Amino acid sequence: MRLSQSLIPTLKETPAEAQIASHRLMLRAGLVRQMSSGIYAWLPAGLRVLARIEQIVREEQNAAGAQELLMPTIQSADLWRESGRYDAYGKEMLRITDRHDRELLFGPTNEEMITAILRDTTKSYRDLPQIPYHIQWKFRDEVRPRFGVLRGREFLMKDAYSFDLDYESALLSYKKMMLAYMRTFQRIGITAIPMRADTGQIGGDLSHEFHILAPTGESGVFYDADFKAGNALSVKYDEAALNQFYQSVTTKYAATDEKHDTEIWATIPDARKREGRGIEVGQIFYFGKKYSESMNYSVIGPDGGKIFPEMGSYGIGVSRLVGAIIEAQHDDAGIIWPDAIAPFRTAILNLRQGDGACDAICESLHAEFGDDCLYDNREERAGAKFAEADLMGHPWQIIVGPRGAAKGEVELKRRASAERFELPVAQAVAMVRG
RNA sequence: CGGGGCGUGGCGCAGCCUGGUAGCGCGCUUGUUUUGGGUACAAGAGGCCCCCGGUUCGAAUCCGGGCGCCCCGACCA
Repeated sequence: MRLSQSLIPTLKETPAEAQIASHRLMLRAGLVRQMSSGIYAWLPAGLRVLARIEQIVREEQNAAGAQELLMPTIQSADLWRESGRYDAYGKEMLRITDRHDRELLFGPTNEEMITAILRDTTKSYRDLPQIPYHIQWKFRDEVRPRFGVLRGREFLMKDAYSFDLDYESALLSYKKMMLAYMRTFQRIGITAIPMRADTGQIGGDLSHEFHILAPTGESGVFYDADFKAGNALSVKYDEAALNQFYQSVTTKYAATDEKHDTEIWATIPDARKREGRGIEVGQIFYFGKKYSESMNYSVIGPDGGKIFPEMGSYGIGVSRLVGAIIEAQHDDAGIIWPDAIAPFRTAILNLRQGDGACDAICESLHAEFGDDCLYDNREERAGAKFAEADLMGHPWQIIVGPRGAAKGEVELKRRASAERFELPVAQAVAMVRG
């Protein structure tokens, strides 16, 4: 992509409404534009990031045995009356009336709908377990949207739902999602710590929230420095490995301030105590038969009796992740994208547009990397190009200036470490390809 | 939902108190200049001053109502 022809409206100055770094940088780097309070348009560069995160999430859900489908954004009020949540949900639910005065709503979540679908389509114990999921826009009419996409009203979420015949099996589904989430965050290139979201009854409801550490996070978090995410990508989806992995990521103390237990906290050596702020980017939840029973969803068991499935739900805030990652990974100059989700892996900076050697090298690099690079071919000063590349946060910058171009060399800059290498073109290409 | 603030070219703001028909910086267009960290000069384009109503000879400015947006708090993927 040539920057001169792109729709990436970067800003030199910060819009007044943006208070925190990620919001400021998302606007300045031309990723999003606000269309209404808590509602954003995703511009080309922002959409690319969103799509990359979405794809990693999708691949890891599939790897865990979950199956993708797509449910609508608009739902019927009647469906929600079955579970009793239509009245219980309150003003956060955006209620809509159609031309026939039918009551509809813009879905804030999909437990009712997925339960209705499974109720219609699975009749026998042989049809379970199932973990359907979708990646779809949700709407929650937040009282006070803020922090850009971190607390929007409209947001993109991956939500999965597990249906199992018994508790043991449901717990296994829960552990599969735990692994899928840790693999997902690892591939994205961030550290997210699973934190107990329920202090409660042993054997009862079970839930973990996944937090990215960032000073501007909305939740206070407490955790044991001994927590190790480990290499989730090497863990297999068999029962023994899942149990071991689950054990390894959930035994060390980690809790948000809401669930903080000062008694347990006191037993941890001071040197290992860590307090900070976190941004919640995911949550997994086991809730048993709450919906299968209230919505009368059962399958026939081997003995001919009814089995009400044990359920769980599993969310990842895909659009929120974009903001959360920036919040965790930026500096004064701009965004520092992890390689896996950067809108463009490489930027080509032509410092002397119109110079024969510079133009030729840039054109060949552009052809080499194709869609995965952004070629700054504008008639701008070097300084402007450096500043914009740093702002946009491309993992690699290939700087092509007349000094090196004459020798067939370019300068390669790594955004994260600010390391610079002066290399022949072919070596620079090899290094970027890694 | 309580408390506070703001709405003036694309962005950041001044002007409002003390009414006289809009200004600055950045950005944009054209030309010259500069050429490794947001260059300098010149000439331009671009504004229903959030909306509606009122006061007045005259309203961005004063008054009333509405809408929108932001911040702090309580609530949430």
